[in-house]
Amino acid sequence: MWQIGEAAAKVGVAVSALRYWDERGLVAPAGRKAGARWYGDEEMHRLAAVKLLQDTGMMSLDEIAAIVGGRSRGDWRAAMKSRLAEIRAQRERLAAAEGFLEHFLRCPSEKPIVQCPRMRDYTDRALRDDEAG
Amino acid sequence: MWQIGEAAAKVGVAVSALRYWDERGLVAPAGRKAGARWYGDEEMHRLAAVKLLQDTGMMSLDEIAAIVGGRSRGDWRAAMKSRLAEIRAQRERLAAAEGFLEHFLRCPSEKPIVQCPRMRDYTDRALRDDEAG
DNA sequence: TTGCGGTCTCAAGTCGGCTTGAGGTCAACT
DNA sequence: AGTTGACCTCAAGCCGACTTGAGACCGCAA
Repeated sequence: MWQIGEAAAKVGVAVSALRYWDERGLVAPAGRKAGARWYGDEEMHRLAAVKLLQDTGMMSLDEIAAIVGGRSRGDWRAAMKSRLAEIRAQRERLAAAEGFLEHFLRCPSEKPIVQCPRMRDYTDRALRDDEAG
Repeated sequence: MWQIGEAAAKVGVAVSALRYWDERGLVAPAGRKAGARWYGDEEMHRLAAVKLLQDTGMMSLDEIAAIVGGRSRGDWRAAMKSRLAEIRAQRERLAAAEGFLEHFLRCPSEKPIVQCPRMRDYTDRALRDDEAG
């Protein structure tokens, strides 16, 4: 059993965040002793799951609560599938940004973004995509 | 030459965002006619570059301005390299979340996160990692 | 000449996810 | 007995990146 400070350190977040997650219904402590929260093994794993999903930067606490809390009301499965698709899309965006920055760092051109044809490839594509969508 | 509305549509953001980017020094219009902003070819590419980087969700407008605006004061190169490393790390985080959610959707267990060993792999790793760091 | 769509500025509001501060309890040391 | 240190609650504050609302201007068409 872990008290809030140790639990927060293990999960890699602030103590105040754990209290907030409790309040918002994501992960409640296994119990309390003299008012203080105590987290068990099961709770630690649920906390880690929250962190894993939250670190994507793409899910609200409510959505995460639906997964981690086990409350399956409504069309959470559909919502989750669309999140999965968005995560894949985001990976592609990150890959693009990575390529862009990598080339930017190496490009000898003085105004790379507007001059270098390699870099304009990225922005051309973005402008064409948005024209379509 | 494009007026703000068309430019915003092409780039895929709101008109108010383009005005905000102008105000914050990211991309200014090529010129004005009767007060209205007009964007040229070069500006469109710079706007697209802003969107590309901003969509990572990992860079502030100030950092993006340093890249897109061409003002290279200070150690922006070092900052950019660390951003690049963070983007790569984020891609791994997304891959983990993807695997987690994929299995969660298919797992027949009633409380997958705490019961399924395949899912506990993810959270175990997270708890161990944070112990180290 | 009246109306319409698109533009403008400026100040204030919004959102999620915490963080911070004030004021207090509790158990363990010295 | 007093002093840490870790915990508690509750309300308010913070942050970035916009968004919204009010009030006004511009050019063109019916």
